[in-house]
Amino acid sequence: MLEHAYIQRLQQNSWFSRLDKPFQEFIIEHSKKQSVEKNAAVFNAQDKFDGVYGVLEGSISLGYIDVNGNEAIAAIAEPIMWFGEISLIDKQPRSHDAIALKRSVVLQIPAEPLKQLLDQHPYYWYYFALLTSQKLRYVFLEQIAIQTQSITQRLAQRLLFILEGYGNRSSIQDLNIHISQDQLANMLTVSRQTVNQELNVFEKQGVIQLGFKKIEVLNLEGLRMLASSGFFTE
Amino acid sequence: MLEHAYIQRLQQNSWFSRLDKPFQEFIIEHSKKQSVEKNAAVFNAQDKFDGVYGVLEGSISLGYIDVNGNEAIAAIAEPIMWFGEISLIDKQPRSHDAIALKRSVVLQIPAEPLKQLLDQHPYYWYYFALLTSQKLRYVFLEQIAIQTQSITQRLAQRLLFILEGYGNRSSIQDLNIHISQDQLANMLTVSRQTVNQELNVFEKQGVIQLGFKKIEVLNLEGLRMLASSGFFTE
DNA sequence: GTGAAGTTGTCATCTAGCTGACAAATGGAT
DNA sequence: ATCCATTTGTCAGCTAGATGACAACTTCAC
Repeated sequence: MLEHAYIQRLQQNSWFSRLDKPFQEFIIEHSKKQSVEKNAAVFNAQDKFDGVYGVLEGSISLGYIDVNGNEAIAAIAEPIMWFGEISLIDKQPRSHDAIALKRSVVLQIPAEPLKQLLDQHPYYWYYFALLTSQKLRYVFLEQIAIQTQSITQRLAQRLLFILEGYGNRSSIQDLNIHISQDQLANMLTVSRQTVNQELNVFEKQGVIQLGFKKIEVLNLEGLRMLASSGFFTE
Repeated sequence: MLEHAYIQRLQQNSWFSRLDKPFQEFIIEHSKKQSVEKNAAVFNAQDKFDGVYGVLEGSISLGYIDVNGNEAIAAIAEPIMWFGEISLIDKQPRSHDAIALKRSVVLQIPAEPLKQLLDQHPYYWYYFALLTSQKLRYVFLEQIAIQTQSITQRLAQRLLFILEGYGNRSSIQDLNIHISQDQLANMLTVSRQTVNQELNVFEKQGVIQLGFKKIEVLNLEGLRMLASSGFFTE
């Protein structure tokens, strides 16, 4: 059973809050809180389905490390985002690794009770369709951005996405982003140096304030301008 | 009501064939065949949901043309692939344009009867979850490929994906790909010239045979080798 | 058959962004 | 308080791939 504080944060998650009461209660009752050490895996590619996960604390990289050690990050899940539902739906093994970038806490909705629930209430499949369609929308946006936007725009847009929790948070509460420039570079598929350069331009423009593994957004409107046009003017 | 030939081709589609009989019959009965001229839109970004579509003939680009005329193609749908289900699920307007790259025929499952059916049989939401999760899997693969593979590998892999209908066809029947190098370049986010160069290397290696808006795969195993390692050896 | 529009092959040129390298700053562990 | 891991800032040099340009070819409409 989950602490009250976490339950409250779940209520603010746009997916969770749309679930009907019984399903919400089911999750609160059956799910297990798990601590994950830095660099430990929640699951690995090819694992069989063991549940759907939500991030309560920390950040989980969804990606893949190939045989040559090349690391690819498809997304970074932060509170409160859900992942691991694809294998529930198509019954195939995990398509990627889920690895904690720092000490994290995840919520596991275990496979067996969830499957039983879905058997009893097939309507609940709708919610999983909703979850995947939300992700697909972001992916489409991202694909289009890669083809048409400058790095400046994509970086600004990505910072906004992170602030908004990729559509998972109803509003922006915290203007601090805790992430290394290296991770940011990975997400945008550009080099760390390039990200560093761009971030320093943003800082000179007074839009952000750089810290150690931290970016504080000072001027949200300015960031939105950079995202949409690639330029910043007072 | 649909011609027998089309019904037969639908049966070979991996998504359609997994539907239960009543749902299959519903689609055959209620869906409308539409011809789409080259460069005409099946729908545009921001349109409201009017149905889920399947491609029967031709090819439909799923992408976006921004204000500056920059064209971004997120995917190209060919027979038999389904698209437009995101707006059904999340009830939001279309996230992208769907534009015919050539004269095409699409099957529209109209919004109203479909919504009614889903109200009566909420279990059918499962099938839409399945559709979106299948797409998400491909997108993940693609994102990871962009970050870790060479252009050679990505091009070879893309040709394979097209042959396999992105997981929509049970088997590869036709080794001819009807697509311009320009479209291929768009999908891979590289320039037309670069694709042309790579394709000519493939041709010299005897893996493919180039034609006008056509690529014939001569050596499927060779293509698989190129996709996985980036090299080809007899 | 002719013309126009679109596609392919192939240059030569340019440049955004990558690589590698290293010093300085930071924070956590002991 | 010190040490070590990581992260950040900033070079200089390189190169993969973009761009632009154009001739040759294919297709299709008239």
